[in-house]
Amino acid sequence: MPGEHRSAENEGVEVVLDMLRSEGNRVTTSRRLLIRCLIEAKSHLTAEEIADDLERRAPDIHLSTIYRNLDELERLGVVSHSHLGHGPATYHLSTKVHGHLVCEDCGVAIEAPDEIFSQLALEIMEKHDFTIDTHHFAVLGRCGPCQSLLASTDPASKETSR
Amino acid sequence: MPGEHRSAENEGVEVVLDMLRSEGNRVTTSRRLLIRCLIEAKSHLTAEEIADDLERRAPDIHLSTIYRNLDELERLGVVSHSHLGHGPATYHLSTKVHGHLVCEDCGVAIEAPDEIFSQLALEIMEKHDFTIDTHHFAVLGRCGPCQSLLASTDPASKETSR
DNA sequence: GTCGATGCAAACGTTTTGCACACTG
DNA sequence: CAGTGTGCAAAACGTTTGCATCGAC
Repeated sequence: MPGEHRSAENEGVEVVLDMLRSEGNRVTTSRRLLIRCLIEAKSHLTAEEIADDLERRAPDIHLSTIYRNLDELERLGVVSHSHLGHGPATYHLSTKVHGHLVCEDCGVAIEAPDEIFSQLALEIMEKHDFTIDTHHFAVLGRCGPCQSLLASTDPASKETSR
Repeated sequence: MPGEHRSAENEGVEVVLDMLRSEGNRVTTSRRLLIRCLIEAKSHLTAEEIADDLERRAPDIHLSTIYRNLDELERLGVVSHSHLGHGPATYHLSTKVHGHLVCEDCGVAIEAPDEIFSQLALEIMEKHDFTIDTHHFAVLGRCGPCQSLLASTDPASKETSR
């Protein structure tokens, strides 16, 4: 059961709220709940999922408010969003940033430590003068189970990804 | 000036049309023009851009037809689409498949040879049992010019990516 | 003549925006 | 009480779909 007062979550919420205050932004119920939701979230959440979550505590928080607040928090650097496939974007705290490996078949999202990309980053920097950002878009592909399923079902794989 | 008859383009068009025929699909003007457009394209095209291009030769080809034909050609493995950022998807011949490095600031798309990803692919396969597909989504980041611009404009960079 | 492909319009899912009102500071 | 944040409705955007008609085979 999520904590009540003075929990680590509440502390984190306050830190972010202070950032908002110091930029002249106002602290509102929806913002408080949104930040708390993101801190407590174990996984990446779409705006819709956040809305569903917040609705349980405050029924009238509108999706557009969530989008606006997410944008605001993203401007502050507190929140990041990623595109894990064709559907909606997902949002999470920047402190939880990492790369993603997303299966094109089953949709599972594997979190990949940043180190795994460092060699690639270096090489791309040298050869293409380009600084990669491995967080914003997922690296798509196929997870082990789906890969073997594919191999057994359709040996002369015709490539149907979408 | 693009070639006329018996050009390499036309030959390629016919090859694809044969694939369509052999699957029981029909050969139509829009398909012929679409394939030709993709073969002649130097860069990745969005559905809209393709529509604009085809419109010059046949004014009545509807966007939905283009989407349907692109889907069809994708099923056949002739066409692939990629997501190069937040906007619409881009389409291109599968024979022209390669990775993309897309600048989040200026939007420039650098084409990256597949080899550059092979080390990463191997590592991810070993550590995460995951087969990456470096084509479908772009690798986002910042190109050299935008990176230095960023560094000079905003030394204590606050991270504003979208 | 059959059936697949098309044009059109309308729906879709996600995100953004314009406005009047509500609330924070 | 000033002005930011909000709910709501509607638009925007890229894409998909239903349907009657058209055209390839």
